[in-house]
Amino acid sequence: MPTRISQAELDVMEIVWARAPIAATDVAQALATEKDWNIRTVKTLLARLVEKEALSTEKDGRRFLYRPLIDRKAYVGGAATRLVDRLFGGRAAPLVAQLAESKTLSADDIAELEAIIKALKS
Amino acid sequence: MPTRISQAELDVMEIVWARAPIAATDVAQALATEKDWNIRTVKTLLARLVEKEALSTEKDGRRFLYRPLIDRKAYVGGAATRLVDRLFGGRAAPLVAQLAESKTLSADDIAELEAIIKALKS
DNA sequence: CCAATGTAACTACATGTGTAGTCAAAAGAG
DNA sequence: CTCTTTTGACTACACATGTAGTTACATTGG
Repeated sequence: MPTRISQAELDVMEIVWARAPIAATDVAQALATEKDWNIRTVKTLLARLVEKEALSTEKDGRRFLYRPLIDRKAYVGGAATRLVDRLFGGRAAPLVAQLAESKTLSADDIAELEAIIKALKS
Repeated sequence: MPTRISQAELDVMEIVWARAPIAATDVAQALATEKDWNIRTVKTLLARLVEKEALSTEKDGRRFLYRPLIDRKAYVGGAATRLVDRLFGGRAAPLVAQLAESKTLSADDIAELEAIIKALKS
């Protein structure tokens, strides 16, 4: 079971990845600028993530601190792989071609990509 | 409203994209090799896609033929863009770097990517 | 002509997801 | 010590999604 994480849950994960260990209140605070979520909503999402074993908790006095149990890099890599497999027949090139078309890559982006390719060829 | 299409619905869309105009039965047949879905399940998915205006129908005697209303390329491009925005800060390079790490790109893939980059630089 | 079958329309139901509300215990304000 | 506030635990509820069942025709093989 590749621990399914929903959109809203992912927003919470991003905060935890960035600032773990962190308490529920602080997660809510950190999200406040972006999302207009009630603290209870954030807590529900945290609880669901704990249930899904995406986060662990540890008591800190009367409250809990949350910590990621899954690695961001691994999650993101999995998501990217799934997308490529589902929509691009598992090939990276068409994805890049598509992004090139729809996103207007900057010169920097292109240079970066070039560097990556160069490294891959060695 | 970026017409949300679910996983199962996307499987149906792929068939319709590939063979439109097509009847419900034939969609089910085409999916039979991959998915073990009841014809009713396929019909429900088709109905939901019509409701979401992702498919159009046209009567063909006693049955319906389905046809995509949204373009595969546009959909796929949107999905790729959303992924990049959500997980890679909107930058293509980290995505490619990630894929390079987790998917082991073939020599062909790399050559293709190189060609794409070259084209982008012009 | 009549029963079996194909097809669409409608209905069902568990689980996931977004978005909270209520309750109760604990801790700090006076 | 009592009242308010904070925090976790449990509950709620609508809509989405996966996965079908039931009904009512319409067609077609005999």
